[in-house]
Amino acid sequence: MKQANKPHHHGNLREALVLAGLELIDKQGADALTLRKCAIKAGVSHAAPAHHFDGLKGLRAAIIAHGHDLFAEAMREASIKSAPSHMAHLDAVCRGYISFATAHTSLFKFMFQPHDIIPDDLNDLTRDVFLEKTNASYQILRDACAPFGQSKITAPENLTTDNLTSDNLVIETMVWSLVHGYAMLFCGKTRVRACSPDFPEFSQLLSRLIL
Amino acid sequence: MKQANKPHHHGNLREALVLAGLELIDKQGADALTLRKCAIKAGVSHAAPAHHFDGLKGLRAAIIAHGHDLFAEAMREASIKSAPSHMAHLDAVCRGYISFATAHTSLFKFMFQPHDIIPDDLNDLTRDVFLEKTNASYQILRDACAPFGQSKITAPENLTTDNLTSDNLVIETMVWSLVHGYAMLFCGKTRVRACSPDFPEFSQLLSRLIL
DNA sequence: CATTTTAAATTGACAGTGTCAAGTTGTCTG
DNA sequence: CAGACAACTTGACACTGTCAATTTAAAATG
Repeated sequence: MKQANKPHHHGNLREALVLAGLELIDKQGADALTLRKCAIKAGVSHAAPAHHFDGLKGLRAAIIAHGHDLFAEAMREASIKSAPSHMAHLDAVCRGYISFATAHTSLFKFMFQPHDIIPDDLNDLTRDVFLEKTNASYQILRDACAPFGQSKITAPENLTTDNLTSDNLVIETMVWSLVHGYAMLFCGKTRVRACSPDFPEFSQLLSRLIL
Repeated sequence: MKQANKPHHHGNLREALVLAGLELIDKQGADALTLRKCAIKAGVSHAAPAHHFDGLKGLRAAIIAHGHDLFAEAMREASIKSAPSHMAHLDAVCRGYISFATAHTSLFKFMFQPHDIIPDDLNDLTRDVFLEKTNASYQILRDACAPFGQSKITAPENLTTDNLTSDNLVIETMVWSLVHGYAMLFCGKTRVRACSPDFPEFSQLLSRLIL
């Protein structure tokens, strides 16, 4: 079985390949992500990456999972600095969302590109990490939205598995759509309108929602 | 010069290639879009498409432009059936936005994927059509948002080139972000939460905005 | 410690891709 | 009719993902 000590030739090739891929995406754009280029960067043969990740889609999934780690970190970091009010907290999380998309535009767009990744096609390790990391970052936003649902009388969690009223679902869908659309449309440098001096900050948009 | 009559061998290869590309995206997914497959579908040699569009990015730009035609049509069609109020009109345009994304998921995602298309790199015809069509479909949404800006005292258009108050900019940015994020996140079949029975319709979200 | 077994990684090949340079063919102009 | 020019073809190239077969190293077994 795979132990914690150096398992084989390379040591920890999985991580090396993911890091190589992240660097490629960041410095040369998403199109530069290639199994063979990652292999060269990690100093292994051209077919080694496919062996670890069951093909290109597996590598992409692993990179996206790692990206969600950074993404979640950006949101957490912004939120711990926020004022204690619920609104300030949600605003901070969204600013973390936006600032990640701005600082790591290539990676952000890569993460939310349609990759047709079907979890069932991934190998066990890759799938587990992928699902865990993606859910974890989404959960941060959901938690920040939760206080804005219709105030239930603190019922014991016997409603849904997520202890959500349907109003919660509306709120988080609205906030997520808004922040994600804003990030996708305006955080790339291509769209000129976002460079206008009076282009609205996201906080301005958020404050206009009925929460 | 290129006249309206049959210019050369094929007749109208540009359109044939774009149509072939649209069909590939629709039936086999965005990854199946290939210069060579389009060439085969159109019955020409493998290098003919690159000659017309200056490479793959040119073909993509032309397909995106054509996609925006269909996209704009979907929004227009929904809007003409709407009730006469401003709110009903905006809601209808957004429903057109969403229904296009739902009906043509592959194409929609392809259109809004980051393709790193730099208009200056396109040839004249492709660039002109690309800019015209993309702006045209955005304009439909902007027009539907316009009535919700702070009511200026009908000043003669001496403020900005677009005759927009900064409040207009906030409104349309908010609506566009919201509808785009919703479409991107939930109109693909991959995301399970959108299948929940009480998952909110977009109209429900729109009605929560302060307009 | 020696042997077997298993996982990790390599090698070589293949079809498919975008792109480029050069050549060919059809059409229009003067 | 002749030349010019655009549309298209041909052939080649480097690069890609994937696969089967093989080698190598680590671990398990005795």
